[in-house]
Amino acid sequence: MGAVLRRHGYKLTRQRRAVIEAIIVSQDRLTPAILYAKVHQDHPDIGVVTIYRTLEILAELALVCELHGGTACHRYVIGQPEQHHHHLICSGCSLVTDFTRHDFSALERSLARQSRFRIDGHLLEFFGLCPACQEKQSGP
Amino acid sequence: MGAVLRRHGYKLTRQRRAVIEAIIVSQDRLTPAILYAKVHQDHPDIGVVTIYRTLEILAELALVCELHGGTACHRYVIGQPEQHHHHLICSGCSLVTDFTRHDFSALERSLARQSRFRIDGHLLEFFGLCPACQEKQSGP
DNA sequence: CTGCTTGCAAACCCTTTGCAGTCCC
DNA sequence: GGGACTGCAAAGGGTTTGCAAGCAG
Repeated sequence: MGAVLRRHGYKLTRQRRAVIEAIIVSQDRLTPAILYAKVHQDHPDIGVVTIYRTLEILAELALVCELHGGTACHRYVIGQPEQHHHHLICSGCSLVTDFTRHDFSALERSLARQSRFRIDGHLLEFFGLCPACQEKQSGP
Repeated sequence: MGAVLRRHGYKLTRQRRAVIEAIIVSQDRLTPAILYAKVHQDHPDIGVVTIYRTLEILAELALVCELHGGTACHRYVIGQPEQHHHHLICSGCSLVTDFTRHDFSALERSLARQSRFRIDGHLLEFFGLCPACQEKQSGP
C-alpha cells in the first residue's frame, strides 16, 4: 500500500505508515474518528488532521473506498483497486463483507436504453445482520 | 401526505404544510439547505430547525426517502410508501428518476445463503448524465 | 386549555484551512 | 537542503438542543 503512495509521488512518512497499518489491521468500516482513535492509541502524537489528509489521498488512489448509506455516512474500507465491489454491511457490528459476483452491466444497459441516461456508475449496499450478531440477538 | 401525519398523532401546522408542499412541488433531490431555501422564499418566518424536525418525521413515516452516496449525502426525495424503489441520479442537474422494475429478491436470497447474513434491505443508486445534460455537455 | 410545535440562539459535532516548524528523500 | 508534510488552533458548515412563546386540536 505504501509503495503505491510512493509511486504517485507522495512521501511515506511515519504518520502515513501508522494510518495505513491501522486500516489494514482493522476489518471494520472506519469513520475518520474511529481510525483516529485506533492510530492515537499507538501514536499519541498523530493528530486528526493527518487522518483526514491521509484518507483523502488513499481514497484518491483507490486504496480505500468510501462508503455511504446506513446510519453513518463517510466510512471507509480497504478497497481493491481495479475491482468494483459491493458491500454487505452488518447493522449490529458494522462488519463489511465484499461481494463482486453480481454483474450489473445488463441492468445498466437496459436502464440506459429506457431512461436515455448515460450511466457512469452505481452504488449497491445490502444491510442486515451477520451470523454472529444474529446469535447475539436470539441468544440470552 | 398531511393526512398521514395526522393519523400518526402529529399536528398539521402551517409550517409543516409549507415544507410538505415544497417537497411535493420540487422533483429534485433536496438537501435540508435547499429545502429551507425553497420554503423560506414563500415563508420567511420558517426557520431551518423546523425543516430538520419535519424531515425527521417525514422520513420516519416513510413519506420521504433518504438518499446517500454521490457527492452530497443526506438528500431526500418523495418516497412512495410500500414500494421499494431505486434511483437514477444525474450528476449534472441532480434530476432523480425512480425505477422499480428490477427485482433483487433472487440476488438477496443467494447472497444470504452464501454469507449467512440475515439481509434486511439494500440501497441501489445509479449515477450518470440525464439526456438534457448530455446535450449541454456535447453542445457549445 | 393543554401540550405539542416553533424560532431563536447557542452548543456541538465533524471537517477544512492558515501558518510556522519538522522531516522525508 | 528544499519542498512536502505535520500539528496546532481557529474558522467554517451542518445539525442538534434548551427554552420561552405560540398555536393546533
